[in-house]
Amino acid sequence: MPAVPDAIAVPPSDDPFASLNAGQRAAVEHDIGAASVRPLLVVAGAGSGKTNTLAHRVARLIQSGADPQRILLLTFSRRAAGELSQRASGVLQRLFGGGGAHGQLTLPWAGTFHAIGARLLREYAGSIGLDPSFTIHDRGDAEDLMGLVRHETGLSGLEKRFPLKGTCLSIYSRVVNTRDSLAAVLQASFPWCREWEAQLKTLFGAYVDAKQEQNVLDYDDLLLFWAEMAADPALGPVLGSLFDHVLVDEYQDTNRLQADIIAGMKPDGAGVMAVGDDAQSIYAFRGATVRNILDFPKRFTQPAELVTLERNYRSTQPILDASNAVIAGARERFAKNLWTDRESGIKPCLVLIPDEAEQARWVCRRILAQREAGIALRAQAVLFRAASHSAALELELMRRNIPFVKFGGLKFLEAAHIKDVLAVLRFAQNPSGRMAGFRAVQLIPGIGPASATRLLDAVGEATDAAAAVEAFGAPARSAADWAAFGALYRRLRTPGLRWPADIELVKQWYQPHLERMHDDAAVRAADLEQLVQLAAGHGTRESFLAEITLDPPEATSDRAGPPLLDEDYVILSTIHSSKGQEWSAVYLLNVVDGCIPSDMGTGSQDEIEEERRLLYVAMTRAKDHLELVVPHRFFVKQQAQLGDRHMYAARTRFITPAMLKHFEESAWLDAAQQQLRKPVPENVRVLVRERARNAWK
DNA sequence: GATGTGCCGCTTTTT
DNA sequence: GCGGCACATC
Repeated sequence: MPAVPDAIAVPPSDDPFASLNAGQRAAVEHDIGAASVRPLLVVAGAGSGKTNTLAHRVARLIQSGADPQRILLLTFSRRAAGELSQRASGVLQRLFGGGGAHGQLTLPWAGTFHAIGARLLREYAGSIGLDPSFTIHDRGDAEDLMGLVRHETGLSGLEKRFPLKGTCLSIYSRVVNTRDSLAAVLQASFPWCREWEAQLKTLFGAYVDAKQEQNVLDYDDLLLFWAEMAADPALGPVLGSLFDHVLVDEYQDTNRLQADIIAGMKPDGAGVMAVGDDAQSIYAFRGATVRNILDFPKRFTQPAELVTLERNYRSTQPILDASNAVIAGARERFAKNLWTDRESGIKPCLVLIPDEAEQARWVCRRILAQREAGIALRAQAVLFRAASHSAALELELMRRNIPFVKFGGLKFLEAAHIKDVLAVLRFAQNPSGRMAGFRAVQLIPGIGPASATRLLDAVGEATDAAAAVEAFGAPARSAADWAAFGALYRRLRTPGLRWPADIELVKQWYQPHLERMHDDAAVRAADLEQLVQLAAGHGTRESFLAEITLDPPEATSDRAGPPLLDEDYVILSTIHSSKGQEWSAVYLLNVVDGCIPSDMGTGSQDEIEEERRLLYVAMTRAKDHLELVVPHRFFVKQQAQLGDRHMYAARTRFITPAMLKHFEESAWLDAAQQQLRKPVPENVRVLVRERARNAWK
């Protein structure tokens, strides 16, 4: 490990690096002061201070003279990028004192692969024949366009059913992200679509043409075009020379395309640092591959250094023991065993519960009890495999007035009214974007698919889109509404209008349509108000539209909006969205076969392995208290006595009988429920029903 | 050509 | 149990 150069020595008491352990220090000091920085892989176990290490690394680089503008920091989410910048900033402030030039660090190139890709593509659009005013399709838009092309190619009306648009897009996306051949992807992941290989090829060709004509990019294009630029003999070195350091967080969840981007920009790996944990790879469904992190050491023209962080600062030893046991069953991985000095007598709990309703009550009770014991609601989280698994719990929390915020599975952008307003804005931003235009103009009564198509053709021919809209011969009964839309569109297309005034105009225009189309207009109008709030945070319409699709708002509190901010609330989250986070108390719902592993994900050994890692990720979020709830989903009240054996069978396969020693087992039935469950004579029930019915006669 | 009604299929995780 | 799609009607 290289020593710290004397020239930059700091008083030991203020040394922010003093608190690092040996492994962290090795990562932070790696090749500091060397002429060339060799590639570095940091395998950072759960809770091993990964974010902290990365933040210190950034600070150390800057301290030793690196230019923040030339540091590329790729993270998994926008939130992670923000947190890292902030923490690095804190370290720098301790080094140099507040108020100095380092007062607030800004890393202009910190963000997700997709967001950075979008930025680079806009800047280098000219070099690759791309119009820089491109708009970005979210998953929904992309599916709709795929559906349209699928229809136009004549694949929708076949005698034998062709894969649905969503499936087509998934296949396409997978081909792009894994860089495998269509045949290989079909074979491995969509075997039931193999017979359509030729037609799919045609379809995808037409889909790519359509995107090009309309000047739109989908998520995959942001990476694909970037990778193509990076691989270009002329352009690749240009991109690479923009950055002295390339730091990639959550490397285990990158896909082949992303790895190629890095290797394309930095073929020798100089200045490249990847951080991740193969045991926490949970995004294979999106094309991510554990191979990236496993193969990183030999990916570049020079070998990479390897640092492993095994000391866990988060969880108590019993929680780690149980988690280690779960992950020990995994096949290929970097050997590591997490340890901590956080002793505790409390083992994780395995709670056997009759059914999901009881599960909700139990979790509520435990949350309240822990709060009584001094653990704030915000320090407690409930995790689950699929967003829908929390439905019963959400009802119970609402019933008891326990505030909560839910992460993952968000449908804010999927709500019709949000899509409508965004479509109008996108159509103004990019008149060639047919999906947006198609949706926007059909909001006007009397305008259907045929008129919309006619208009879009006219706009496509015209040089002045607004003029084409104004001059369009709309059906007579739509004339008045069309004129209003034309005026709006003209204003939106007029350069110089200040953002976010645009969105306010659209909202006002949309209001009467909203009331006409929806009974619950008031609730939806509140959502739009939230959208306006979000818009205010962006400098331009272009950046707003790009970022709302790349970084959609990630939490919902049942339409309640941001006012809850300084209140205390419980976190509800999918396991996927819980990545990188930690809480004092964690409750994991539905720890049963069929949920973990999801019965959708038991097709292949690889899929099952990913589900195992998912359970591992969930368990390692807990600092002090961990409770796995095992509802007996097939509970039949007459057979309560047989319950135990059934519960045993329903528990997730990842916790084998041999592992039970790591858990405290308990079965629970609410006393009040026990009362209710006592058999009630049939005649009483009939009587009650009769009375209820008679009340309305 | 636009709009309303009924049926069928599906149903994880996310940039 | 929900939404998307196709068909039939106005």
